[in-house]
Amino acid sequence: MNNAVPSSASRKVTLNDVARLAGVSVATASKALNGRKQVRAETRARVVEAAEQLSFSPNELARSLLADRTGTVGLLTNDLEGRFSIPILMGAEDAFGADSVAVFLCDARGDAIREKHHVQALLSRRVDGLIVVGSRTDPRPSLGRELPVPVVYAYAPSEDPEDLSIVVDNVGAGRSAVDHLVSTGRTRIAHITGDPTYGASQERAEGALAALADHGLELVGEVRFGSWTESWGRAAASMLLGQHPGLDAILCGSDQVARGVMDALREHGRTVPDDVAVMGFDNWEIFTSGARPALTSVDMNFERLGRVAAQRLFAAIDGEPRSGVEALDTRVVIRGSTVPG
Amino acid sequence: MNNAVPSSASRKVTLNDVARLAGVSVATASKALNGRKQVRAETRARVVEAAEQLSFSPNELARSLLADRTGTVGLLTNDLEGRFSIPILMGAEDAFGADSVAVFLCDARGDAIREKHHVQALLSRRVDGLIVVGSRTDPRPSLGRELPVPVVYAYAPSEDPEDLSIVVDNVGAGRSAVDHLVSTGRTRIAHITGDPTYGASQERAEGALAALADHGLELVGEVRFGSWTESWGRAAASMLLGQHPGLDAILCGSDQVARGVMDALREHGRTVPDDVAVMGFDNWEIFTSGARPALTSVDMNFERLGRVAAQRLFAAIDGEPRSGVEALDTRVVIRGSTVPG
DNA sequence: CGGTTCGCAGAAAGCCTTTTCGGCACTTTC
DNA sequence: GAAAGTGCCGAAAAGGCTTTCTGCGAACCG
Repeated sequence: MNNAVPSSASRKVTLNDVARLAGVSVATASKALNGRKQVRAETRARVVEAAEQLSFSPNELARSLLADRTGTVGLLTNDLEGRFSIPILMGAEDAFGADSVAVFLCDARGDAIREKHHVQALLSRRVDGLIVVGSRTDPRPSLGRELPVPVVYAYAPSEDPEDLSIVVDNVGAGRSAVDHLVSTGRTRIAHITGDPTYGASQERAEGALAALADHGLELVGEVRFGSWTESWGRAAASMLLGQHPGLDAILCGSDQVARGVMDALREHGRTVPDDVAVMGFDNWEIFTSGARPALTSVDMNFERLGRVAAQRLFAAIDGEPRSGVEALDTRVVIRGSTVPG
Repeated sequence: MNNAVPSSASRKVTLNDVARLAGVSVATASKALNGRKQVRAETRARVVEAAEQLSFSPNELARSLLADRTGTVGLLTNDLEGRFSIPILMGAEDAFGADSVAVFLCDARGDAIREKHHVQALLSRRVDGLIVVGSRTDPRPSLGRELPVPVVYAYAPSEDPEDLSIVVDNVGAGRSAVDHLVSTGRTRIAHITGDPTYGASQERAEGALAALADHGLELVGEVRFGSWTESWGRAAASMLLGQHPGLDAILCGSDQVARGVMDALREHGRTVPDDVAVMGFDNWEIFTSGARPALTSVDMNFERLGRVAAQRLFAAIDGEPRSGVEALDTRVVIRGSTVPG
């Protein structure tokens, strides 16, 4: 039913064909093409030429079967549409270098059953390792210690400290945000953030409060939790301005919230940044660049997170496993919403 | 260097192990597990039990080697960070159903060399087919007719009409946008869109103009091309309001542009939608829902596009190839920016 | 010049699974 | 009771590649 249409071209040229054309055995052909040492230069040249002529490309399946290494890894995500998976995935793809490693992508959509299923499927395809990307920073259940391949958790750490997890340092992010605001002369800082059930909002707030304390300052009002939306930003900012008209900076839990906050400020006749400085988290370019003025934000370095995860996975595959949680630092990207000009 | 650390568990249990435990030959074990007909029920049960006990999972590599079908496809994208690839990818993942098919993801980043490279790598891993996702709607070079597996182009069509391409009907999208505006009573409609070098902006404008003509209307002013940014939307809208204060609707080339337009309208004291209706294209939720009021937009149905591409690829793999360009229709998602309430 | 080493090529085994085919022990049929 | 048919199981080949091991001629040594 399948071979009805032989697609088009040269269906499968094998090492056998190459060997025959070069007038050697498959063993010799294999050695020649793989740079093994026991082949005369002249013979090797003949084989290489034959291979090129037939545009031979070795069957990785057969090779993997033998080598017990497939050069594939599984990338298991839970939020394909999200802000996090994609840059992480790019970083990972980048680090793997495409030459040697191919990436299986699976989206479990937050469903544990589906996740198990995918893991099974990946294992039966004999991936060399797994990267698991969560959709929230909160710890997630481990895939277990009994897996036959190494696993690295990215963004969302595993609950099992024996696993290796690479995460963003959200506390540090909160600190550095406040440090930046203080360094630009702000002293009456408020904090409007998102969904309180997210670890990210709690940790960022925690870091912000700690940094304020270090500077001998206090937060203006309480931390305002809500949702990760512009409309929450607008609403919260309006309330805040009513209660604390003297504030000179609003730190926002995300760029979206910050956009809403800036809208509200404008409507209240406050100017940014002269009157009130605003900054966000995530450095999501489509939000930061569209803002007026452009929005200062803390970049979470997701691509680097992906790259590091990939590197750690490589290391583990090569027999250098680690465990524990590795937190990557963030960086403040300064734009017009906190410094004039 | 590798087996230094045997990771953790039961490295590789093969069919042989199962057969031995069940006291049968591998041939029988295979038949038993695959539901082949020539096995006594009692024997089959014994094998199944043995397999479970060892938590055996067949080596897909070996299986593929034999079957000449791997159950894998390559997804070659050129804009991983973008708005298009991800939903398409989700749709494809969805259609493939995860049970039977695994997806190799590659990002060529717009580089033809890298793309060739990835194709080679995928072919050597013996994928059953390829989906190529472009980053713009403009036609792109074909991968060629000589590939040993079927290829489906998604979003960006192939230049070769013999290839099969699945694209969005941007002309139709433009038409249906105008139809919607007219149906809500608008007659003085302007159009602010993005980068003129994009096929998408040209086609949407073309469709909009055609629909206006059908309704016996004319565009207010010229089509305003610019960039796909909020700031362009703001700037263009300000100019437009100065020149044509009587307009009652602005069709925007993207949701981002629409956001800028709405900002400008507010600053000019115009209300949306009572005074001026605004709508965008793409239905990018983070923009449409944050707008005040929520933004009416034309949804490009990217997920469906991905699903259809996957289905067509399946069909082609099963020997039912098609060719030509298949344009999928779009749908208007109505929100507060065009209808009050 | 006999014996040892060395360089290079090929035969064959192995990786894991599926499938074809032969064979064995029965049961059925006249 | 012999011939034909049935039901189940296993041996073996196949799929494409790598690797080990054997073998053979040439070069080297004394």
